Parts: sequence; structure tokens; C-alpha cells
Amino acid sequence: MSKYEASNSDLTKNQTLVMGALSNANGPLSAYTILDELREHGFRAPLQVYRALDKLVEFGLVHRLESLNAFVACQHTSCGGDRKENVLFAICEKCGSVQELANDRLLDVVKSLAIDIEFSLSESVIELRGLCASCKTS
Amino acid sequence: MSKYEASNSDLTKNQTLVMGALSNANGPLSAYTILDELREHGFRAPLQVYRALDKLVEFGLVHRLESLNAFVACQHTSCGGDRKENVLFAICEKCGSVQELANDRLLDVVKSLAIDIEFSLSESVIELRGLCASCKTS
DNA sequence: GGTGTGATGTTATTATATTACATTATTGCG
DNA sequence: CGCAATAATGTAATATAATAACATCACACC
Repeated sequence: MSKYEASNSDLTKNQTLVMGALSNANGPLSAYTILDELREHGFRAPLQVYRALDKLVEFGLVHRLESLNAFVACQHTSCGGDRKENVLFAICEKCGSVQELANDRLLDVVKSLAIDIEFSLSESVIELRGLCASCKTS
Repeated sequence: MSKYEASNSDLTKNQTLVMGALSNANGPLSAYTILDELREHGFRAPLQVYRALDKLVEFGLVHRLESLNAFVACQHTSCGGDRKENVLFAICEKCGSVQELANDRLLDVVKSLAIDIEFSLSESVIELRGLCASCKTS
């Protein structure tokens, strides 16, 4: 199995459980929140969660939010391809919702900036903090 | 003292010590690394470091790197002004060096993107990962 | 001199993540 | 099939990062 061909049906038992927890959630979850939710399914230790998360992130099915130390299910209809690293997030500081975006213009600017400073770019962490559309008005 | 007027001479004893540790370092330091370096100066507990860091970040003299859980001295000749949040970082995954940048074009794109999705932007976390110019060639 | 505010000290605790090692499951191949 | 290699899992312990709670100290200001 190529690392780009992983689909939900290929996932192992633990990966499926973690993916399910993240898919059911309406926002990002911490590893320990996932652990607590999965105790009823036999999870006992953080490592069971972290190992599953590592693989899910590798498959592109889950993203790690660096500024939250949390994880969120990919919102693209088909992630796991070459756009895996080309995403950014708008994180609402009021309701905690996360909107995942892929913006070519922004990523082009990032890439050209990297070239300008002779930086060999492997990944961009872009996380916008603020208020989402609905929290902004309420 | 306005929060924009803080200079090194205004800093308290602990803030000065933490600022010194970060200024001497050639790259980012974790709060606990700072703690260890400052034990000889009487530091005993993490909170002494975190409280100083909170203020230094507020003053714009130090930036927090979200993807590293670490802190770095501001590299601008004069930070602490209105550009405080308008910076991004290129983090070398080989040597650990961090280059701080202020790029208007990138930040304009971020702002217009936020407008597009009706997101009220308060802060942008932009951290590029890859290889710096010198590590790239060696 | 008393009062308010900010800084500091200290202990304990919570939150996040990894190391180390043993075991089990699955895959691929002769 | 039987075996070896690889991947996944289980478990305990530990490392790392950050905060809570509470007491005390320093100092400006009236």
C-alpha cells in the first residue's frame, strides 16, 4: 500500500477509532481528549493515540494544529494527495472552530519568499487566529 | 510605562535575565532550557521563566514559536511596535536556526484571505519548516 | 505611614509527548 | 504451509511543557 492510497477502509483498528473520534468532533481534539473518549473501546495509554495520529497525519487524513497542540480531521473531500502540506487554518478563539483552507495565492507567496531567502521549504505552518464569521457578529 | 515603550533598561531582574539568555543563544530556547541556564542566578521554578517570557512577548522583545514550543529573541532592530504580530519565521530543521522575517506581501495576502472568509484576524502564526541556506548546500 | 499594584518565590498539579521494552498481527516469500 | 520480516499493539515509566494556588516582597503614590 502506497502511503498515498490509504483510505478509511485500510486503517487499522486503533487508527479507525481515532479517526472516528476526530470525525465525530466538531473541532480539534487533544490527544488526551481522544484517549479519554476511547477508553471505553479499550484504550489505556497515550501512545495508542499518538501512534494512530502519527499514521493518520502521514496519510493526510488528519492535521496537527501546532498552536493548539491538537488534531483535526482533514476537511478536504480528498486529502492525502499532493496538497497534504498545502493547507492553512483559521482558528476561532471564541468557539474553537477550525476552518481548513487551501489557498494557492498564499502558498505561492510563501514559496517565492522561501526562494528569496534561499530557504528549502518542506512544510508551512500557517494558523490564523481570530474570530470566525459567526462569532464576529454575535 | 506604555507597553510599547519597554526597553531593556525597563526590564525587571527576572525579565533581564531571561532576555539575556535568549539574546546570547543563537537560536530558540525552551522555557525549561532557560530555567536550567538561570539556576545559577537563583531561578528555581518554571513560573519564574514563564512570567518573564509573558512580559517579554507582550513587549515584543521575544517571540514564541508555536511549532517548537520555544522562544526566540526578536531579530528586528526595533520590534515592540506595531509590527509585533506581523512576522514570520523560517525554521531550519537541521541546524535549528530561526530567521525572522517581515513580509508585507505575504501578510497582505493573509489579510485579504481572512476578509474573503469573513474571519476577523487577530494574529497570524506562520512558521516555515525546511533547510536554511547553509544547511541546504552542505 | 498606609494602600494599591506589580513582581517574585514556592509547591503542587495538570497537560502534552516520548522512551523503552515486550507482545501480537500481518505480510511476503521459499 | 512454515518461516522471517515488518507493522501494529500493549504497558509502564519518564520526559517535557505549562498553569494553579497562595504567600511574600518591592515600590510608587497619596
